Amino acid sequence: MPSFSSYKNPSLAADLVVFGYQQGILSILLLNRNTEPFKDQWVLPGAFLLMEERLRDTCARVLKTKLGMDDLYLEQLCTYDEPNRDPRGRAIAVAHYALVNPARFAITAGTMANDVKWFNVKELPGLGFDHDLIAADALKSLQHKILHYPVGFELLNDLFTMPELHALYECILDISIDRRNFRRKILDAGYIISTGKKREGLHNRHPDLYEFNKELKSIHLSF
Amino acid sequence: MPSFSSYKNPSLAADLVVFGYQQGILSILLLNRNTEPFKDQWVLPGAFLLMEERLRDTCARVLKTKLGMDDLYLEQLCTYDEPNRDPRGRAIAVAHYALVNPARFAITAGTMANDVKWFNVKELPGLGFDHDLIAADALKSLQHKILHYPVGFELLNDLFTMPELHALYECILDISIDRRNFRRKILDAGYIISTGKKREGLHNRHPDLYEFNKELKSIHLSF
DNA sequence: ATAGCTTTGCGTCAAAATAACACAAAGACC
DNA sequence: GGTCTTTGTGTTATTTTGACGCAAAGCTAT
Repeated sequence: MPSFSSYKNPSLAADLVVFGYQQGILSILLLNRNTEPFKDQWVLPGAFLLMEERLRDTCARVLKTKLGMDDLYLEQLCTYDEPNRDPRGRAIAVAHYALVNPARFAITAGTMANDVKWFNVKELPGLGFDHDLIAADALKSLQHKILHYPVGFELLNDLFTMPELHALYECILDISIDRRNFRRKILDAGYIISTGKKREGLHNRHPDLYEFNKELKSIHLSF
Repeated sequence: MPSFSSYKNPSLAADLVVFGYQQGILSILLLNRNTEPFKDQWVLPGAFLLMEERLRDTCARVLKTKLGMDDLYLEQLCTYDEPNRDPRGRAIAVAHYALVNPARFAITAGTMANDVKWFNVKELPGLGFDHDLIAADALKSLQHKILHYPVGFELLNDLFTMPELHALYECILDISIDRRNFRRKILDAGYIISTGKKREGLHNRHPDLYEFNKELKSIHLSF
């Protein structure tokens, strides 16, 4: 069998929208570029695909080496192929998003220097390349995903309360949901399982602690 | 600004799942390969991206030159990057699907030779490369799409009847839907507009002719 | 301890959406 | 005209949804 003589091929990159949720805010992780182009502007983390890698390997490499994170939920999004999206030459990016509970990876001076920062998705700065577009598309994708697949637990602790899950959904979907109807739909869907425990040390009534139903493959929620 | 010295890059291809609907059957268009690898096996049409092209241009080129079709609805799907998916070397494919009303492009001996053929999606032969997987994913994507965006009209004539639309949905979703409830949901959604005309020359009662509401950007149907 | 406040869990009810089905009108065929 | 099939319209019971009432749990101040 002949091995095809490669055409001239564009560079292929994996770009990452890393979502984190803490203190009731949905954020994404951005890098400040220290080289041209877009020097001193914030961009999404990313890297070029190496010949022996799969795209998810490239993502894992970026997460590990640039951000000190591993073992994250990863989802592939669409491919950005506008010819002038990178002024250095033809580069095509396959976007991905990752979901991370920031509590798992403390921001240290070492790994998380001045050039790495969480930004509230509602207050993003103008990003370099076409990363504004990629970030906006990723958020839409996450909003859709969370209604049909049980991914919220990737952003929360293993044990969480109903009000915490409620706030997460309101935050990601950017809508307000009646807390009693939310409870009913989530429980009816079998989305989560009560552990019988309660969160201690809070003000007022102590909420029940739940864990996700890991047997669930897909759900259907509408708010 | 420095132009980046390209890494060694994998080949990048656009692979196409061309959906057509006729005689109540949803089909996809396959090519019979006349060279190794997978010689004499059926595969999806596709081509490598040229440096000056966008992916949709590559798709249009394949549709025009290999299949004699143009001006089709085109949607990008996900990217297939398994390292051994092409035995000739590292090749990454961005899958797309196209929707076509086969009535617009008659199958002629010239353009649609023995090596191009429509296959019922429910009776696909084993495909070369990882195209079984791509075709299956594309169908899932179409099933989802048709519930949320008005794309059915891409597969039908400009004027169509309620029973025709009903059969299309049953066929694509592979479920049976009560015809009276279907009518109510479609009309309530403002999905289609009655033209006042009727389809003539058929058996029994002549059904009303409708056209799609082109102002509609998205819909929400559940069956 | 008790009153007052906030948060959480549970329940109610009317409105809307859905599924299942009855029936009549239109048109073809005998 | 009678019969059959297909299409258009309507009805009803059930389920789902949205809006909200209320009491229990737990903290704080007196």
